[in-house]
Amino acid sequence: MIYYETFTEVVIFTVKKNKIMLNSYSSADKVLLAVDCIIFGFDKEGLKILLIKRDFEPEKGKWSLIGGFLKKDEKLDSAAIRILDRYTGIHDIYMEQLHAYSDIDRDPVERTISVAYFALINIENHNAELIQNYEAQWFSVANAPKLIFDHNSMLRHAIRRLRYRTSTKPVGFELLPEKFTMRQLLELYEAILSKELDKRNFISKINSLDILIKLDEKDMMSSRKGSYLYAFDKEKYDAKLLNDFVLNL
Amino acid sequence: MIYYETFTEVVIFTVKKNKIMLNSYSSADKVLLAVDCIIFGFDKEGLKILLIKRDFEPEKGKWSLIGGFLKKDEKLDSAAIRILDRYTGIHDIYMEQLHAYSDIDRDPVERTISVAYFALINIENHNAELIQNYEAQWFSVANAPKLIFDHNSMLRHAIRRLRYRTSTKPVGFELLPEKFTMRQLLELYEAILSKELDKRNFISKINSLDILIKLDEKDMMSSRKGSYLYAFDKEKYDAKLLNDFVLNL
DNA sequence: TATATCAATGTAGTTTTTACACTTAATAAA
DNA sequence: TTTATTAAGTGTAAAAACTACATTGATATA
Repeated sequence: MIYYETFTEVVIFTVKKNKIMLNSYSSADKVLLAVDCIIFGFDKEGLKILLIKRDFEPEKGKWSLIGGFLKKDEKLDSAAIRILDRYTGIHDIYMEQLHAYSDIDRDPVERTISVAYFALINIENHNAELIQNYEAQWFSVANAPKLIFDHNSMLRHAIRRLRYRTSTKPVGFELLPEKFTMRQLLELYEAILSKELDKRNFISKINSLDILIKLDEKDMMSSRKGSYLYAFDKEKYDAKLLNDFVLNL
Repeated sequence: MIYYETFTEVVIFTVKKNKIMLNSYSSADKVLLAVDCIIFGFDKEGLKILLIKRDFEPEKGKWSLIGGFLKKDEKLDSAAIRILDRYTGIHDIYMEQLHAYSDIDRDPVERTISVAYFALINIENHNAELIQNYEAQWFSVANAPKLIFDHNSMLRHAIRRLRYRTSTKPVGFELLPEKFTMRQLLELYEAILSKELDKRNFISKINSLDILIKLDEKDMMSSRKGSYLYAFDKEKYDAKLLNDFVLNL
């Protein structure tokens, strides 16, 4: 076993059959790596996030993002998927890495770096199981409670990213049921961007993307006349992505 | 010392004076956390990145981003600043966290998660010391060499982010000397976006931002007529940032 | 059958973006 | 000193995108 100080780091290596084998980066510190998920949902009341009540000290009883630790042989994306599944039973949804948070004392228990992910799920599809099986609860994004550690900061970043994503990806469709009305879509975008949008302009911009299928079916819940249901055309969207997607609302 | 399995994680805690003190998250794995820097520069030849030749196995002799390991009591931003300073002697420059890379075998020596940062520096200001004191070397972004590990992928992401940043921040000014001509600025943006821009439209868009100071001085190097030098007005820019910056080129 | 409610739809005015070419200033060469 | 050369500097018209805005249509309920 030989120590060798390079310009970069001290490394430990052995020589086997004339081949140098590095065994570790000896001088480097190892740290805990957490993954926290900002899970957005949408229903008729607006844009929501899913939180859990922390059940141990410190900060017991406070609201928290859903999180967990990265395992040794797991990549971050997989950890985020695993953690979300464990708390919600949900998988196969849109997730995106947000940012790594590393303030020294962000977690008072132990030095922990956290990589935040945000996810988009559709509440109606999952709500029943979620509330029954897990201690998670939906909160309106607009008046989210005080969260532990730096989770409020993560949430703010996630909202900013989500707003930006609306112009880049058809994120809206991730948050809605498979069939939805134009009004629902409009209200979703209004909730995300937290501004009012002109209905006619919105519809023509959405239509100009050419990624919606107008169904023959109507939703008769919302009005006497009934409003047509739409579905998202994944194929057209995938084709479109190649030439970049831009949507200015 | 008591073990307690919560819904989230196994934790270890002690009870002191009726207060529960958590000591660690026992079940979680610790990992090495690296920071890699994509350092962009610009000169008359175009957009460049700074690379170093790795001087130990594996991948000895291959080109690599500048990187290092996070220390125990250091946050990621600080590590990025430290590492950049160590390799280039440069500090006080624009840096931004890019993404965390965590493929299991991305570093064959040992499991390492890397958080990539990108930085913008102005070559002319720093080149001499940089080349003399360190083994770093500038490469044209357009034909960068094959890099170790997943560094090419980091570079691709960084370029994408840099392109987006042009519409959000006046990144250009970070890459130019204090005084610069409109032509230099134009060529920089052309290099970043890798597309041709119309000179007159570019100038009027830049001017409409109202963050440039036209100096009385001319650069006589580039032409017989000479071209006016400009400087970046940080104060106006800072004021402007409050109402969001948008620049569509 | 009258009324109330929300869905659906098009256009004109304004702003923004694009495409495009000639004149000017300074210097070097004749 | 005249002429030639080179890149700098400048404006406008056409096209495209965006905004603001109001009436009619379908149906359930009174």
